[in-house]
Amino acid sequence: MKAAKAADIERAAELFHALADATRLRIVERLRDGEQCVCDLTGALDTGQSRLSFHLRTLKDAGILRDRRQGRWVYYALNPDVMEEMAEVLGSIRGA
Amino acid sequence: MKAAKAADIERAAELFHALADATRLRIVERLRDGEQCVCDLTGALDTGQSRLSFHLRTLKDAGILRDRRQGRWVYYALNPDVMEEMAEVLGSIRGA
DNA sequence: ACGATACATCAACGATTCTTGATCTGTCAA
DNA sequence: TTGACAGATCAAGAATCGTTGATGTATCGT
Repeated sequence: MKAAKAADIERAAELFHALADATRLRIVERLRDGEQCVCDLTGALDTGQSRLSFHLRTLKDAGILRDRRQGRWVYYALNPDVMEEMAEVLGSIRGA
Repeated sequence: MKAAKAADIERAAELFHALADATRLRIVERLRDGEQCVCDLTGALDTGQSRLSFHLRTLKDAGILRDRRQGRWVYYALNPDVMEEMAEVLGSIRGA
């Protein structure tokens, strides 16, 4: 188990911060089953459009989500790469 | 993979929040190798006493650390239970 | 008892984050 | 074109968080 570099720590903090909010966790939970457009999420999460957009951006900026425009709709999905990254981060936090 | 209950989500957000800070992650990293007293951490992390105490409390309040007073010193260590909890949380976030 | 040491807590302030409502952009249908 | 819809972005205020320095509390050595 190697020591974490400063950049790793900053990155881990960024990831954790993005997940440190109940609304964002609900978004992630909903996306486990696959891509959804913002309109679906708005209905499912019962939240204002602006608020939802803010949290989606927070997750996207952290690399947790990716988005894809299709016609009038934008679809969000979990980024598989970051899931692996999370697992690594968790491993490095876990005690020996 | 069952759906997360509201309480689970709040708890996960609490855990992630506690880890969403570089100073706190450095503390956790140092404690991977076992218990340390605050004085050791102060030296190792090169941070003010008050600041360190604040972050230790944040981690402890989230259940990530436990503390133990011994004479003049207070020792902090990772809470093994919460490590398992983190792994579960991660599993529930991870896509199918 | 007294001073020193280890740490917690408090109060005040700045910084960051979140929410809300308004406005802007892009896409489609008529 | 025009209007409607999906969504992003912006601006302002509220709330939360982190930092700093000062003070409080417990324990120890003398």
